[in-house]
Amino acid sequence: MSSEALKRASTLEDVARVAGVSRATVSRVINGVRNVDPAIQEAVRQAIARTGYVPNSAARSLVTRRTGALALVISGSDAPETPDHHVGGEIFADPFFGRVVSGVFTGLRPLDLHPVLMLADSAEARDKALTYLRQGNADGAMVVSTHSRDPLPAQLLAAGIPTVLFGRPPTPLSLSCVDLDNREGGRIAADHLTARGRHRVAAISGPLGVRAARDRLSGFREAMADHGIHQLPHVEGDFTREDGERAMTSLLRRYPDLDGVFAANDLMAQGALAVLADHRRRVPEDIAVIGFDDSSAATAGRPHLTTVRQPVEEMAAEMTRVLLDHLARPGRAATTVLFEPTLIERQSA
Amino acid sequence: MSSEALKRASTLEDVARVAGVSRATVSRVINGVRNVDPAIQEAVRQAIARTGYVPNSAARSLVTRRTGALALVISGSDAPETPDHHVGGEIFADPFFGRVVSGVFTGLRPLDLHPVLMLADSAEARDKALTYLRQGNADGAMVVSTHSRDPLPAQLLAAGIPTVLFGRPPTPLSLSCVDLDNREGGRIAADHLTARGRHRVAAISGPLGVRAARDRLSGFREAMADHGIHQLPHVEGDFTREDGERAMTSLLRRYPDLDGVFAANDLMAQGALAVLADHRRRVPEDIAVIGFDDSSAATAGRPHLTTVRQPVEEMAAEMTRVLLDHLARPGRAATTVLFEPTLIERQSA
DNA sequence: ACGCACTGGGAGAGCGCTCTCCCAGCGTGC
DNA sequence: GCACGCTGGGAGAGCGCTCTCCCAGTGCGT
Repeated sequence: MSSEALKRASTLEDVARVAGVSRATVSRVINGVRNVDPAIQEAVRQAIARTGYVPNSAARSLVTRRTGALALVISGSDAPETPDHHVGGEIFADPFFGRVVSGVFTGLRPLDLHPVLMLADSAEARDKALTYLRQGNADGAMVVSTHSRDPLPAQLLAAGIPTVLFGRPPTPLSLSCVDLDNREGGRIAADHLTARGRHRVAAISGPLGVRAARDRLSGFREAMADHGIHQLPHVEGDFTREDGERAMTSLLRRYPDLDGVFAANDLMAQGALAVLADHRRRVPEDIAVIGFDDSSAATAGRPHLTTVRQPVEEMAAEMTRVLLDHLARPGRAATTVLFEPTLIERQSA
Repeated sequence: MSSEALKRASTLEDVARVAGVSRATVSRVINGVRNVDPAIQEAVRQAIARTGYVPNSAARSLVTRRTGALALVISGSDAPETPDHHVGGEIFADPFFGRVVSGVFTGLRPLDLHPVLMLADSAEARDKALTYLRQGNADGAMVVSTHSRDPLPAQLLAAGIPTVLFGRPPTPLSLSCVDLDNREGGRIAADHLTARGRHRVAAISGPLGVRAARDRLSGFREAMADHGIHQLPHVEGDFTREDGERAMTSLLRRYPDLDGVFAANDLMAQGALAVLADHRRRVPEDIAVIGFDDSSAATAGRPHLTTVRQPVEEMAAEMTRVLLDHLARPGRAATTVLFEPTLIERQSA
C-alpha cells in the first residue's frame, strides 16, 4: 500500500494494526485455530490482502519446530569424483532416480511440501547431510541408500531424525522402510527363462555390496537350482548401461553358446542388448534377455525388454506416506512395506 | 552428556554456560567473526562438543534472513494428471532432468547448500511454489521453464525473489538466464545432414510452444534453405520417445523416400531409430538421423546417435553460480549466458 | 603520566511468530 | 438475582539466534 511496502515485508503486527485487532487474532485466522467472529475474520482477511502479508516461515518454524520440508537423501556408494564427471552424474542419469522423485512428489502433492535433495556420495557429503538434518532444516528424511555399509541410516536413527528407507538395510534397524521382494524378483526371472526352454543361462548382477543386487542374484540362483541348473556364469556389473555392455561382451567371449541372460536392471540389459546386436545375435531367438525394473529403458530400444517390474514410483510414494505418518504420530513403531515384483512380458524373452 | 540431552536440544545459552562465556562469544566462535582469544575459542569448542550443540537454523534465518536453501523449480507445461500416471512422470523420466540436477549439485557442492525441488506443472502448483518462495523458504530460485507463456518468471521477478532461468523467456525480462544457442544448433544439424549428401530431409521438432523447440527448428530450416532445400516435411513432437516413434511412423508413411531426419532431442531420435529398425531401414545408409542434446539416450541403442550437444550439466552449474552471485551481491544487473552447441559425430548420420 | 586507539568480551534488543494465560461479556439454571 | 460455564479476544512470554552497542583492559606515543 504505502511506499514502505517496498522496503520491508509486512508482518503479523502490521496486519493486526490495519485490521484493528491483536497479533494473536490474526494468527488464529491464518491458522484456522479456535473460533473467531466472522466479521473480524473478514476484516483480517482484507488486512492481509491490503498489506500483501506473507507469513515468515523461519519465525514460524522457530516456535513450531516444524519446517515443512522433507529431505530426499541419495546416499550412494562413494563416487570417485573425476574432473570431467559432474557430481552424481551416474546416479542422476539412472531412470531410477527420476522415478523416485516422481513417486515422492506423488506422495507430497496433497500437502504443501517440497523435498530438499541431498547427495551423500562421500563421507564428507554424508556428514554435511547429517549436520544439515540435525540443524532442523527438514522434519524428516527419506533415504535411498544403496551401499550395504552405508552408516547414514544408523546415524539418522541415533540423531533422532524421523527417517524412512528405500530398501532394507543389511542389518535390521528400527527404521521404517519400503522395499521390493528382490529375491522373489530373481526367482521370477529364472522361472521365465527356464519356461522358455533356456538352460545355458548367465547372470549380470548389480554390485554385490548392494543388498538388492545380492538378493536378486540369490533368488535367481535358487530358482535356477530348483530347475536343475547349478552352473551359473555370473558377472558383476555396476547398474550402468556401459557396464552391461562390458559384462555381456565378457560373457559372450567366455560362454559363446549362452541362450539366456538375466540382467539385474534394465540399463544393463539394454547394454547387453546392444552388444548382442553388435554380435548379430538375434534376441530372443538366439539368446533371451530379461531385465529388471521395468524402467523407461525397457522400451527404449528394440526388441522391447521382458523385465521384472519394480514399482518404484509406488514405492517412493509409499515411503513418503510412511514418513508423513511418522511425523503426524511420533513414536509409532517402525514398519516395513514389501512390494511384490511382477513379470512384464515383452519381446526379449 | 546429562539425561536432559534426550529431551531438549542444547542451545547457544547452554554452550555459553558450560564454556563460561556469553552467548555472543559462542556465536562469534561458531561464525568465525571477529577475533576471539584462542584459549576461549578452545573452551567454546569443547563446550560445543560436550553439549552436542547444533545451531538451530530456523532461529538463525529469522535474524539473518537467509535460509541457505535454493529452489530448483521445474515449471513445465500444464500436465494432465491421469490417474495411472505419477506426478511429473514424463518430466522426471527425461534424462534432461537428471542432468540439470547433476549440474546444480556441481555448482552447489562447494557450499553447504541443497536444492529444494519444486514442480510447477499447473496453475495451482505454480501458486503454491510462489507462495512458498515468498515465505522465504529459499533464498533464490532456479527455474527450468519450458512453456512460452509460463507466467512464473515474471511473477518471481515481481515478488523480488532472486531468480535465474534455464532458457531465455520469450519476451525479455530483467532476469538472468543461461541458454543454448538453439538456432545455431539447428543450423549445425542441417549443415551436417547436407554435408552427408542428404536432400530429402524431414524434421521432428519439439512442442512449438517451447522457445527452444522453435529456435532449433527455425535454425534448421534457415540452414536448409541456405543449402537450397525449401521443402521441409515437419512433424511436431513433445520431446518424448513415444512421440518420436509416432512422428517417425507418420513421416515414413507420408514421405517413404526420406534420407535424413533431424529430431529436436535425443529421446525422439531414439524413438525414430526404433521405428526405422522396425521398418528395416538401415541407419545411416538408407536414412541418416541426427539428434539433439547428447544425453545418455544417444549411446543407449544401436547405432549410436550423431547429435548436437547441449552441455546441460555445465549450463545448470552456471545457472547455479549466477544465482549465488546475485545472492552475494544483490542489485547486480541481469546477465545472459549463452552456450554454444557442438556436433558430436557418431554413427547415425 | 596522560590520552588515545585498539582489541576482545558482555549485555540486551530484537527477528516474526505461536500459544498459554487471563479476562470481559453473555447466556443459563436454580 | 447471582454464581457459573462458555465463547472469543488481548497481553505477553518466549522460540534460539545475531548483531549493535558499550565497556574494560592493554599498549603506544608524546
